[in-house]
Amino acid sequence: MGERELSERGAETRTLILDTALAAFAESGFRGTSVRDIATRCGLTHPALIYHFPTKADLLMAVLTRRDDSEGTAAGYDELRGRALLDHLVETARRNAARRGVVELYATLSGEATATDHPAHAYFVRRYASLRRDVTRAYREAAEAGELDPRIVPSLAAAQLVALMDGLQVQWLLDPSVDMAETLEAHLAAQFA
Amino acid sequence: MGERELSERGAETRTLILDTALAAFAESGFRGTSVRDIATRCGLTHPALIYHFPTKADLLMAVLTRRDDSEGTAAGYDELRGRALLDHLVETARRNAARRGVVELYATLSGEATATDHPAHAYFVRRYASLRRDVTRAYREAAEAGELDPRIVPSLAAAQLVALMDGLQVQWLLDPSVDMAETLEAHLAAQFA
DNA sequence: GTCTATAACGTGATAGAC
DNA sequence: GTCTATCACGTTATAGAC
Repeated sequence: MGERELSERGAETRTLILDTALAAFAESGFRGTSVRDIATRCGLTHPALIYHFPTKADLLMAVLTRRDDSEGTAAGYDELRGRALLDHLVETARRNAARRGVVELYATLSGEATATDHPAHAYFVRRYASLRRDVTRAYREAAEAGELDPRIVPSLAAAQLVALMDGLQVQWLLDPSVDMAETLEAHLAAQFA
Repeated sequence: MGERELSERGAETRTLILDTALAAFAESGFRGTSVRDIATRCGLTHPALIYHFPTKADLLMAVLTRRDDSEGTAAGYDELRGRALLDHLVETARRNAARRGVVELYATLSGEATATDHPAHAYFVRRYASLRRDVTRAYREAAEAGELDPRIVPSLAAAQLVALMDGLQVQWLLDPSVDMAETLEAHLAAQFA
């Protein structure tokens, strides 16, 4: 016992905090959430939480980077090429309809982080740039494979697909009868006709 | 003098407050903005502002409904049919690239208002429902006129176009090299091929 | 119609005990 | 690793003078 168990308990607490923070930021955004509220939901006091994450901004960034890691390692996203990657995004949308918290997190924060002084501003600038880069490449690969309508411009199509995913998330959150995956699929189907 | 001038001055103050509040809510969202800050920017104390708009939520709703009124009456939006309405939306996107404040306002608030307890939640639910209704009708009219690719489903295309506009606004705010109007136009061009 | 003063509370963060 | 106690400040809103 001793060190081993202690650090394991610390890791468990960290995980609990990150899960709880994700839900809170998702519901009320970064600015609308208080450290105290997250701590209470964890059964902690707020200085106890601050011990693990020195500032509220640190906590937010930890939530975001942890999600990126789990998303990246999970599905072998990096190995997908061409239309397979685009289909994977539709599949992600379908899966997300059962994970409201994650959708709320990005929908709420991406709007908030539009402000240049927001702690996650740089993160979202990078995120969209790399998303558009990956999707542009996928469209280009599909075009080279002769699968794509030749009038489609890959870089524009990438910005469109990313925008579509984001916009549909907001509409779905406000009205669950909006079907994100179906609507995305119809968009892709038209481009690959 | 007297009543006439008094009420005119009151109306001027109200207008100044609404303009300033729009800019503030756009920059920092509803939750990130304080009534004090808006009042100071107007050269007022915060109780003076509260005299005109009893609560912060009232002020937000006044900002939103005023924008709806001026948008609605301005361009004769209601009289547009079919593709003309869709083109008008592209034109609005083009105009909005010169009005960052308005774009920020809706991009920030639509994410925030995803939370059911947000003061503008009901407003955005209504807004998207009526937007989709109008755009669905425009697609249907274009289809009846034989202008539209027959594989396009009006209701899905409407959700797509609205989502596209929203998502592109976020991307543009984070990276001004994203061209909202051009990207929207490419989307429409493909549907009307 | 607008002000000063203040109430009542919530905020992120720190110091130091245990 | 977590606590209590506290700081310094910001929040919306109200009371009452002018």
